[in-house]
Amino acid sequence: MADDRVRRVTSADVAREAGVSRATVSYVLNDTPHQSIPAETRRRVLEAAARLDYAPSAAARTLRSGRSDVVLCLLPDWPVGPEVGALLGNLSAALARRGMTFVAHPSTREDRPIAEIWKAITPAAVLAFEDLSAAEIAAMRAAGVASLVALLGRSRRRPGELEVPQQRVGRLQAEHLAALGHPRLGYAYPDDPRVAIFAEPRRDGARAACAGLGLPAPVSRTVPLDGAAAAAVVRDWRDAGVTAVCAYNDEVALAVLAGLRACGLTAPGDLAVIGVDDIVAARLADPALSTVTTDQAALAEYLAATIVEVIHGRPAPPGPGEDITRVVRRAST
Amino acid sequence: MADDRVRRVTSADVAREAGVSRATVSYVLNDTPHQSIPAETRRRVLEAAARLDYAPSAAARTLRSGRSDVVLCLLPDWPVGPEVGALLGNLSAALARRGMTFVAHPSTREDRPIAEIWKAITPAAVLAFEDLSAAEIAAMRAAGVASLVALLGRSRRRPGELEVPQQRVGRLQAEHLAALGHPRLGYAYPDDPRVAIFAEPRRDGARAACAGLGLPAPVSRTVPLDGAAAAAVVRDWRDAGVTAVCAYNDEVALAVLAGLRACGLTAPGDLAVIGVDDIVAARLADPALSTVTTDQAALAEYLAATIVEVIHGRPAPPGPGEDITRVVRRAST
DNA sequence: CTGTTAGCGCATTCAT
DNA sequence: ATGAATGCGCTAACAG
Repeated sequence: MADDRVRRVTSADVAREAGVSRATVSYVLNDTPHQSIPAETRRRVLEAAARLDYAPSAAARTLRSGRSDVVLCLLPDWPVGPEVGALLGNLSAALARRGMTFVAHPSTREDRPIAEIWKAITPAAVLAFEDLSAAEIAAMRAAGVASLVALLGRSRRRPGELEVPQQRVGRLQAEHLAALGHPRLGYAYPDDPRVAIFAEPRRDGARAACAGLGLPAPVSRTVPLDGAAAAAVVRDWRDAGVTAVCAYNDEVALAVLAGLRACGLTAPGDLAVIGVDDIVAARLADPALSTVTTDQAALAEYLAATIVEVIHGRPAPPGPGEDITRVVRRAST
Repeated sequence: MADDRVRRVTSADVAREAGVSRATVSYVLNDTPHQSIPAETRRRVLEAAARLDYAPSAAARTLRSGRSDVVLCLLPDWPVGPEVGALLGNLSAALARRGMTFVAHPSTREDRPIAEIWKAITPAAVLAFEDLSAAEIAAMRAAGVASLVALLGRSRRRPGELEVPQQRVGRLQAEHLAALGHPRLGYAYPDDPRVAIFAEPRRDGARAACAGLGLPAPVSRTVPLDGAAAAAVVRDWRDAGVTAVCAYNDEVALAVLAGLRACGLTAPGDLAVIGVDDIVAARLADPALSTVTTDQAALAEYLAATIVEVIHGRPAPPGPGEDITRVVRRAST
């Protein structure tokens, strides 16, 4: 096996090149306090490092410190849309500002145990979008890896679990429709069982809002991402006296719009529809889709701050303000 | 700073628990060939490891072997849609099958040098979706990190660059429309400058197809993701005698459909439209959008195979078959 | 004040 | 089946 790889440049190489010891190299490169290095030596070391393209081995550094500056995010099995994409980007930026490196691992269908993944990375913390078993959490703790679960929005939040307002999304939808005078709402539940972890709190939020306003609970129906199938659900809702529906997300909402078209009906006159996420297609739909959007940058900032606290064994900061989520009204309601 | 973290379980702990040496532990746990360990000892070691929840330190292992089994993907700045999401998921699975761990880093707007990122991970290989500078490639080589660039689909592919058929996408669109008898095509170019790296080869492909069929070059126009703005472009195309357009992707195609609606026109009668990606909203659009789709699983398999070869310093395998990309015809053409 | 020596952290592997 | 060396960087203790 031809291994033509160049031998790594190590701190010893830099030391030799600069004519100093490895310790000195380390002190200079890390700006170690309480170690006064003359400017001249300093310069020689820095130049040597630059000349040799020196890159400290993260492995050695991690081994020594027992701690890497990497945050690993375990992505769920379900398809990540642009909203999650945006959240990840913002999270990456927010953590970079705090000196950490963010990476995400798309979960594999043929599920290897998540342990294999974090063991390969040795992150300072693991951020999951789905539940972690107690055994998994214990194993990570034992390895010095902090773990936290985000975006669940359970009512009863467990320790080390982040508060992210999923219920609020559903509540805003229902309140918006109720304020427009709709007395009886429907809920368009997603067909994909993998997203139940998001869908349930959202639907619960809509239900709670109705209860709070003295309206009957929303008529929940599963809506496939298919015009013909959605049409049947639309007829069902209309038979039940539903005049407006909250959809799990914009895609499901678009399916409802397609169903309406297939019935020869239109929104909002025959049935008002509101989605979640504000994807590009929502704006371009006919009619343009009302939706609920979340400020991903603010959410990312909160998650990043929490991660840093948890890594240091400190309590999580208070959740983000409720105002990061709001309704965007368009033609469909 | 309260550091209540539990000390890591190391191979020394397992050795003590099993009453053997660390070397023996290593041999047993790695199934090292040419080292006959009695079944009894073997069992003791495995049991001790299980009892203690032993997790070998990836950092130490990487340090020792000089090779990690992590592949780092540098995501581009532009928004990743569900197609890229699917690709990443498949890639993760394909690499897992080959014993590697895949992670992705969403690039931050406030770009820190990419060196900081791979240095923090020490991957075996870096997969980028955008160009890497010669200096960056050199630095990675020096650190023993293989690098490769994917999805560019430049005509002239540089060494270590993957072949992924972007031009083919544009070619299929144009050929589809030409086969339907459209003599003069338009090209709907995206508004977002960040996606130019994809958009250019696609448009080039459409242009090449037209040239090959003896048609005039497509009339290329930038189409904002906005109905009103798109309407102006639609009028422009019709004035130019264009009867069908290839769109950069489904979102741009949806914008064209919205533009048509705003003009009181419809597809395909007044203007045929075909997108790329087959997003959910394409199927649900009015009219349902024709599009070009790529078999992400096959593409991921090819990328994974290539990555493994490059890591071992071997030449890249031949590109994936052309048939991984195909037209899905719906009502818009 | 400047810079060095020595040993640690952990798993792997050669030679005994 | 084991002791000892190895890979690399960090840092306490120490010498010039």
